[in-house]
Amino acid sequence: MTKLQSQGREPFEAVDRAPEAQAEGFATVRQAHESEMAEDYVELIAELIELRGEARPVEIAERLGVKSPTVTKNISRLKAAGLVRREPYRAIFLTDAGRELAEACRRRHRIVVAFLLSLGIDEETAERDAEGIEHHVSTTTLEAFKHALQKFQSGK
Amino acid sequence: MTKLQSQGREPFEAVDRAPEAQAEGFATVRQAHESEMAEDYVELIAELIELRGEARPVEIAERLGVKSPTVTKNISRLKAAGLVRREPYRAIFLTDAGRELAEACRRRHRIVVAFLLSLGIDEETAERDAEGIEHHVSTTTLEAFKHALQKFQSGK
DNA sequence: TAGATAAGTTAGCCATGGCTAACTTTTAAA
DNA sequence: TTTAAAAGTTAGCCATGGCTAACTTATCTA
Repeated sequence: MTKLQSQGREPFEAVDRAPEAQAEGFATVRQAHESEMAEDYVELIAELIELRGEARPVEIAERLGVKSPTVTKNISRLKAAGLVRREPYRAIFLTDAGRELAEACRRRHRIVVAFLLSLGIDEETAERDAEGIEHHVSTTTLEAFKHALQKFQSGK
Repeated sequence: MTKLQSQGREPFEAVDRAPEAQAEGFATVRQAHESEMAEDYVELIAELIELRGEARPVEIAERLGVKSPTVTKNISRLKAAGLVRREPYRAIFLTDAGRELAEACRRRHRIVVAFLLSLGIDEETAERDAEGIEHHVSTTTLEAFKHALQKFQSGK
């Protein structure tokens, strides 16, 4: 039986993976959740700095769909993590580390979105799903997305 | 400029999506996070019931990579949510609703894994990434995965 | 330039989902 | 059948990331 046929299993046949491997997978997901906040913020801050020259908490709150105290709290966490530079009541800027992270996230985001679009998914859905998916895409999988995308683009 | 070329943007060019659409996307991700626990548990419980005839907290804890009090707490939440049936110190079983959710999750899981494998990703990575990705795949995207998979399987 | 409005912060609340320590119940073995 | 080990629960802790209410600071405008 080849790998690919795994999708053809009967609905009730259990897949018995090694417990430790499974546990490691779940641990990876939990770790990804811990970096999601930081990634979402720096990515958005980078976008806003490009568009406006600075990132303001109001706009961050609006675009993330959260209230401003939440932004204040999370920005102070990012500052503690050395990703962000800022003085109270002033706009927010990225440190070198923050800029680096933001760029990596944005590259990844674009690849995921472009990949989903190449499957024929509409733009709204691609953007929305990418927002959740991107945090769980390993470098291996990202490379595979890139590769498939290139193949699609040349073959079309 | 076509959709697909979006990946070819310069690293510093901002993509200005509508703020409300962006906010909605993040809200969707936050909602997905809220159902993740339930989905992971019922999926695993269904697997264990198949393999062993019942699901025991020890094994759930082992496979999720968490400690047993965490399992106890979460199982009681699932019970309150009507997904699980169980008496203290006894094995755990699924209600009809739980079984239904579990099957949907497992179907989705298998499609995501098979799809990643079809891109040439190794099995360990596919399983690990799928664990995180699956919770953020809309029905639209899942259909696109299925479609791409069929195309791949027939064309190979 | 004074005062109103908008923006940002602080304090304190809540649920989630981890954890350890200590206890109870069940199971298995001597 | 008694007792030791394994399994499960309870209580209470922690960090995360939401929220509202109340306050402070900055900005804009009359």
